[in-house]
Amino acid sequence: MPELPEIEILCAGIKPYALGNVISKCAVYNNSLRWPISPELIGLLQGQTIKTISRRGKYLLFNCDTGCLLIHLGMTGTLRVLPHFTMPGKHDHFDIIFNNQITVRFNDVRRFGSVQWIGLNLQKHKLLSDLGPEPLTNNFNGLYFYTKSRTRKVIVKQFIMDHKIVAGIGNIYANEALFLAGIQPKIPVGQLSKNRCRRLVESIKSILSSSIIVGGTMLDFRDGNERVGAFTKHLRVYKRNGEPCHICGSAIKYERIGMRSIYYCENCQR
DNA sequence: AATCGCGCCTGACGGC
DNA sequence: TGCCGTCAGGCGCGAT
Repeated sequence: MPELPEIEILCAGIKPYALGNVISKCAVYNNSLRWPISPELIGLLQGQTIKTISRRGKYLLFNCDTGCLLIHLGMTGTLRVLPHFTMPGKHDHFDIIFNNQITVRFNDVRRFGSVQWIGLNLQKHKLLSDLGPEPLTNNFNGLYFYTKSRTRKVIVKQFIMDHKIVAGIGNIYANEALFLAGIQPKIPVGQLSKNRCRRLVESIKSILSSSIIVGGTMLDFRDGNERVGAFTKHLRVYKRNGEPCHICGSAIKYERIGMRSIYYCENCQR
């Protein structure tokens, strides 16, 4: 599933193809997503110039003069750059076609993704206003984490996946960051010491930035052919249940907690 | 305010 | 071979 590093890579990768380009038209092939694609979207986008492209959490933002196209890839969404128009296939939902023929195509098998037009006042938008700090900025730091977590009883794994606390941490990187920090995922977050909070924040930053550097876990869309990203071979616990821990050799544990899978080493994470 | 768990959705996979 | 149940999970939302 696309997580923050994947969106960051997508954001950077799509810029050369979209930035400054004028949208000549849009096409909706299947409007059924998390929220139906608004019929007004086509008219709103036509003639717009992509001024900037940015990321907030796992959201991708195409910023134009009169508003912003907000895209979320959900579980299975992809955005592909096509050098020119081709016939849409299964699960293709939406195209942005630029005046130089470049087409950006949104495909989503499970339809948890979303595509919507939001106004200029981005901070006021419901989906963005409650998001916590970006994990790779200084606003997300040990003291912030410590302060926010004091009164909370949720387990640390759920806490770091709460987008109101910090934006864009999904299941893969939550598991990996906790392993790197040596913290047992089921500890109530309010019980973590200041030092452990600091360590976890640093682990989150480290995991995310190294994944961005090697190209993400899941996708490399840049040539239009999806590949397994290089970060997959860096995974220490995720989907490694039963396999030996890279540090101590004991079997990686798997549990389902709160409708989520957790992977951890009982010996290295306490 | 915080927490819990549902529902959305398709495809892969395993058992019979 | 085919059918059916289970799992995968982001995240908004309603219930408690």
